Amino acid sequence: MSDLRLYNTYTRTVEEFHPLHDKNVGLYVCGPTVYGPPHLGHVRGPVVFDVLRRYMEFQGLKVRHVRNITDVGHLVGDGDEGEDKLSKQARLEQVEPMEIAQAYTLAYNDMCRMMNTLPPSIEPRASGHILEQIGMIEAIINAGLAYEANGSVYFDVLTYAKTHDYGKLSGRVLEDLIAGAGNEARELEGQGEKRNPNDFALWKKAAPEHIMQWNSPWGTGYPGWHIECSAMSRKYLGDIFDIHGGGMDLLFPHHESEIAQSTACTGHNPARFWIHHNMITINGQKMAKSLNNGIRVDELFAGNHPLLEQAYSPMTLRFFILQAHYRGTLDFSNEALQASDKGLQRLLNAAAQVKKLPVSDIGEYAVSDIWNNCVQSMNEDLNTPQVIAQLFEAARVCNQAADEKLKLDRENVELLGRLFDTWLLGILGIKAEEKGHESALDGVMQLLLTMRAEAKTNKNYALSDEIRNKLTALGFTIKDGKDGSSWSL
RNA sequence: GGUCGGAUGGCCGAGCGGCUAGGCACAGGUCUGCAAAACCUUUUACACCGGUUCGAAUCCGGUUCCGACCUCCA
Repeated sequence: MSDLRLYNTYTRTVEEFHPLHDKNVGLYVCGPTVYGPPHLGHVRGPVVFDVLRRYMEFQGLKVRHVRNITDVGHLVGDGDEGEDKLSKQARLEQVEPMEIAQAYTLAYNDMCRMMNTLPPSIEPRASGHILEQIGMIEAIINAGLAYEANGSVYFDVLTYAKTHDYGKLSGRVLEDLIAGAGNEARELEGQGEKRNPNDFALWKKAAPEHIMQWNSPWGTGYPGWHIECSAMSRKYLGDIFDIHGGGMDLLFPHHESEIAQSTACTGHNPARFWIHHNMITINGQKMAKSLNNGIRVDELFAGNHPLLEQAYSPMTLRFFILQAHYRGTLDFSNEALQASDKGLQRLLNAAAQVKKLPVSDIGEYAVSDIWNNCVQSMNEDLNTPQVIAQLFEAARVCNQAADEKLKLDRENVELLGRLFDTWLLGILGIKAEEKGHESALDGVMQLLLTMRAEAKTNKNYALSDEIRNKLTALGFTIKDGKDGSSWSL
């Protein structure tokens, strides 16, 4: 099996991936800040990194997958000093901050389960790792790269930049940041305690009325946003681990700061590979509160949003996401979703049919070619769209064989079956949608189909058509074959 | 304003120097009492202007649009 190559944002090149420790892979992915219900934009990351993980496991690697829950420290950036997102939401909903965190953590995990992503090996939360964060902040202070000011602690970016390349990951030049537009305005907002506007908070002093606060060597307060990931990834994956992932929006300042923090503390960039997925747009526009085009996942699954013409299933969404390469933006529209829905159905039908294929003595097609192409495509920076194209080729082969227009020998029929199991279900993580009360429903349907068959035998086509049309109107698909009729939803 | 990344046929989306993915939609055909499904066939491309090259959607330059990020802000 050839080697996996991945695009590394840090070096801006595609590099061969080899685990640091034998067959064990450490994968850290930035999880959500749990202050609101999951929306469409939250889905892509879990799906993309789930496929990466599944593929690595398919190749015999063992993956320790860590995904954090940010339940403290992420501030709302609107003027003043900024307020913690969870605290703000708690105030709005008049509940404890941890109730907010709990409710939306559950909602996020529900979403992940519906999307059929494998649960992370470890799911640490920021509020449960205050000690580790304080420890790391102390180490950074001892290294001379952070300073205390009025009960808060800030990372000293300018000093750090004298010996390190601050900005390499996000492609930013410090001088530009200093001279960047908007700094004048921001400086007016009372950032006096920072030595430099580019310094970022490691620890924030909490006002007495602040509802989330912990004791620290610098008084009561709460950790900054970036330090949690540095502390938790280090605790569970070590000073250096294989892959750190997240959305492209986290490139700066979040991941840039993580690198600075870890380097200040351990002397190393914590991750060998930095992998970032792109964003989802809607009808060509980005999702934004101001555009009022944000769609929550529950709205998508229920179909009750003004922009939605119908409900879409979690697997349709998963398939839709994987039909695009993870580093490109993905445009969401009803037309595109409907296309994915039908395409996926086609693959699933073929996959279900493969077990009933006639076996011939002659093999007119080598399924192994398809398999090898799948491997090649995945190895080239997870090119799932190409894998899917290969699966459609497999579906065509399958359908042709079913129609006896193409002969497959036993070996190839079996390989075709394994192809769908391994690639569609295993690596792409598509599961056939479960339908409730399947057997009872099937009984009713068989009854109706028998009645319709009788009507047809009696040449009562008016009745047989009526049965079919009304079933069609209810969403059923009736297929008339040589050996009788079958149905699907 | 700064820094990156994009512009591919009706829609979504691969490809990144010659062999022009794939899905959906459309059209024709096979099958069928009629449909559906399936299969076969087929039409629409590479934002614009220059250049490099025997040859460019793919490389270079310019133009126009679009997006992300630019500090405590998914």
